[in-house]
Amino acid sequence: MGRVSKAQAALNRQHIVETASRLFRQQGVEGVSIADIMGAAGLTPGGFYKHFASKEALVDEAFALAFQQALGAWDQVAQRERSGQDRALAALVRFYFRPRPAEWSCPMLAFATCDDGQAPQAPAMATYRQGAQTLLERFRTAAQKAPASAQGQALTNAEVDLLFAAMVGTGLLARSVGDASWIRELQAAVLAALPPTDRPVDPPA
Amino acid sequence: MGRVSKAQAALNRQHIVETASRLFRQQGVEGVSIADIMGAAGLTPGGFYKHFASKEALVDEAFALAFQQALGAWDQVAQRERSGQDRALAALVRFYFRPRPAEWSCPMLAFATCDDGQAPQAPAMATYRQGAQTLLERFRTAAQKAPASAQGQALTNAEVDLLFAAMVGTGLLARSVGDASWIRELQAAVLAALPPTDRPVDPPA
DNA sequence: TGTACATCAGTGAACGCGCGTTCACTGATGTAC
DNA sequence: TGTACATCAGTGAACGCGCGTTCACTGATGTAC
Repeated sequence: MGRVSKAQAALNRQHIVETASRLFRQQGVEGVSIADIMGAAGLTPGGFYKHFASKEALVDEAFALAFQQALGAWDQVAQRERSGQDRALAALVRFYFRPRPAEWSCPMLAFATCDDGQAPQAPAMATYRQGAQTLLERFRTAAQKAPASAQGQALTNAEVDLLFAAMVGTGLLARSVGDASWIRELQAAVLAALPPTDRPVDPPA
Repeated sequence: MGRVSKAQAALNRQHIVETASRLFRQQGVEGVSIADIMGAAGLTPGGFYKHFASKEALVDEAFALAFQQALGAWDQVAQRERSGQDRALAALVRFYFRPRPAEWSCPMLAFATCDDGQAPQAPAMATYRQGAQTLLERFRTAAQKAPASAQGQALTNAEVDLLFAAMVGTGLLARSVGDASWIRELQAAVLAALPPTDRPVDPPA
């Protein structure tokens, strides 16, 4: 209690954004109260407005962090595959399909139109647009890193975009439906659309 | 006021479900109150529980109706294209991408994981799973109606599934982002993946 | 370095407000005779 | 077919409740001297 050092306050603020980013992805923006967030961050609700002007402002920062984290994860996955192997795209798609707790689900899926009716021009929606576009651009970049490999022909721009859209669509349905057999069929169909060299070595488990 | 005929009561009930189905797609389940729905249906909030046990029960019926309407629209679009023309799939995709008010957006997109955190085993989620699976099956059926046409080779099952996933993914991003240039690029990429005979005659406007 | 004081991150109770739901009531509908 | 009465769809106010937000207060931090 009482005042806290500026360094500690900055850490607390960061912790609030990180906690909110996870809880929003897990339960939706409307499903999480400020008291929930502050409690999960080890604080009391009253202090919230020392850091943020409103819940909406936190939502925007939480969205931005989630997209930033997703982008970082994509880069890490794409670069873990050595450039000589031309498998960046396959690694990305397999990473995207790997089951994970809801709090780490893709922000393109978790934050899609949650605020649709209430605030079409909200800053959080602009953050979503920007974040989604950046993820698409990163996906395209990963595809260009594997241009014309040994036996596989390169993907056209349209084929890369098709792959991206199918990955997102499959992810959306998987998140809502869980693992049904037809979900696994969709995932297999996306993996099968990768160029031969880019396809995973082990069959999709 | 006062009692109303059984026929009128049944009409009112149906009207409540239809209204809720549209409002839920437009503003989300949490964004619409029972008073909103009853008011939009020309009734007062108190009468709601003469028809439904809870809001959750209405959500389930509204989801089911939305999926049923979507299925009906798909069938109508697919059959409007004469079977000899082998264009059912292209008509479906173009119909899916056609801009429409949020209240008529695809239930797979509008109802995805809205109830994620709060009720994973809710009946509405089972309705979602069932509805989405049925739409996929209908999409596959439309694809098989155009087997091996004049100059176009037939799509494999995996290619049909890829197309479905990409259509849904593009629809999701379009719904959240609006019409940005990269959204139109995704749409064009999906249309370009249709077999040549199935591709639209006029360039996608 | 010490002392005195202003600052402000964090506390916890309180505020309106809108939500889902309940309830006593109304009066036309449906039914029994 | 008429009459008397029970039924129940619809009304509108009220109920707890949890939400986002506010506020007086606390006390360690940061600063001025």
